[in-house]
Amino acid sequence: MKISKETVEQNRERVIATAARLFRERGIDGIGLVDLMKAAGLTPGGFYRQFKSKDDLIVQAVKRSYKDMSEDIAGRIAASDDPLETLVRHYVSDYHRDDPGQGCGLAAMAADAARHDDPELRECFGSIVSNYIGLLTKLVPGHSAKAKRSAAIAALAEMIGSVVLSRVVPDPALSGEIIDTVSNDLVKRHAKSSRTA
Amino acid sequence: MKISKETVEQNRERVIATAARLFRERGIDGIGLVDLMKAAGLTPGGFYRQFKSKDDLIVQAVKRSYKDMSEDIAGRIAASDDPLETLVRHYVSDYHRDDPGQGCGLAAMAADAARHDDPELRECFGSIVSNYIGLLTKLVPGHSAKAKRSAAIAALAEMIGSVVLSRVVPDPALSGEIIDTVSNDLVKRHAKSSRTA
DNA sequence: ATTATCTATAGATCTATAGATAATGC
DNA sequence: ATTATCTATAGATCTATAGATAATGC
Repeated sequence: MKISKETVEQNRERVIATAARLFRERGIDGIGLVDLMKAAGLTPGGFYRQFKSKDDLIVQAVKRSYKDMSEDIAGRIAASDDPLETLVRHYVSDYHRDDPGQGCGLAAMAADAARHDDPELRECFGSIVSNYIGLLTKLVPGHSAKAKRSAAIAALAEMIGSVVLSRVVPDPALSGEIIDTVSNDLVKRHAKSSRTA
Repeated sequence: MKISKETVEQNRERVIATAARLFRERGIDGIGLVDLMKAAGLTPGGFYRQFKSKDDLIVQAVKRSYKDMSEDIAGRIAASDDPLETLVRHYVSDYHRDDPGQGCGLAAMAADAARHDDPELRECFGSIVSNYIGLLTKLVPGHSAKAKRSAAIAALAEMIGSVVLSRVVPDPALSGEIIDTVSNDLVKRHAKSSRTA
């Protein structure tokens, strides 16, 4: 049953990609290793040759979630003449709400992760939050570096909160209202100075 | 082993109160019925005479969490001459961040609940979100009912997002910065008209 | 020969239930 | 007699591991 080194690496990548999707969809404790390996087309026994523990895989999957998300965002921003509006409309959207498996790991897993003691996982989330704040700080308008950073933190909280709320509310009208209201609020609040002038 | 009707009701109340705390602290799937009943001073076997299922208890516990939280908030608001600032400073605080077991059920359990299919639980969260929006709509300033409701939704998202983020970030400096920045931002943004005038 | 994945399983959970026990309340 | 809680356990999970298998790569 031995396979080529190339396939080994592909298998590992597939397990991480599958975990990144399933942890976001079902929660970190919502998918077991048996079902996860099955979803990746493997049997559970091979898991501990690929990863030290489930906690190890969680960290890999969280990093992968962030990598995929931030690369997607970077591409959209680069192609936009209003990066902040592009980011907000992409993040605070029906599509993002309805597809957590490909969405932001903070909105999908932060509440779970906050209850996990693994220091490596927590550090990982700390870095992700820092990076999002750094990205937003570059995009929001403001008179000083301090003001921009504050606006970035407020915007990040509002974005994540809106997605979390919109996902738990079962009434499509209210859920959609939250998405529309917050995306419009953020765009309006941080409108390009050219538009406010 | 039969006990008085009064004690039966006290036991049921204690199980709900214990669940309301432990579900918020450990997540809805983070505490089992055996440990939960033990924490309430009972044995697991009695559970299914008290509740139809774990899902049934979850709904009771979420309602209890909201009831306790909203009564606490109502008291603080009634005693304040700046209800919105009082609410924001109470909600977006180190104390709330560090004590999820007594805090807001949305910040603690919304991400979990969004993954549960139980319609009764989802409706319950829908009502809670509606109620929070209603409360904030009364407190925020605004020129129209529509503007106030939009401001309320934005504020709720920002409040919940800030608590979720502050809980997952391990660095106390960054976590504290999120709390301070968002509470100041919300207070400043929705300052009483007497203060902005 | 090495080793990645396989089958199979250990031991510890989980939700839920069955039947025994013993105090309440008619 | 009724019934709330008890002990005990069923059956299905979970994470993790042991040993077998078979294809790669020296």
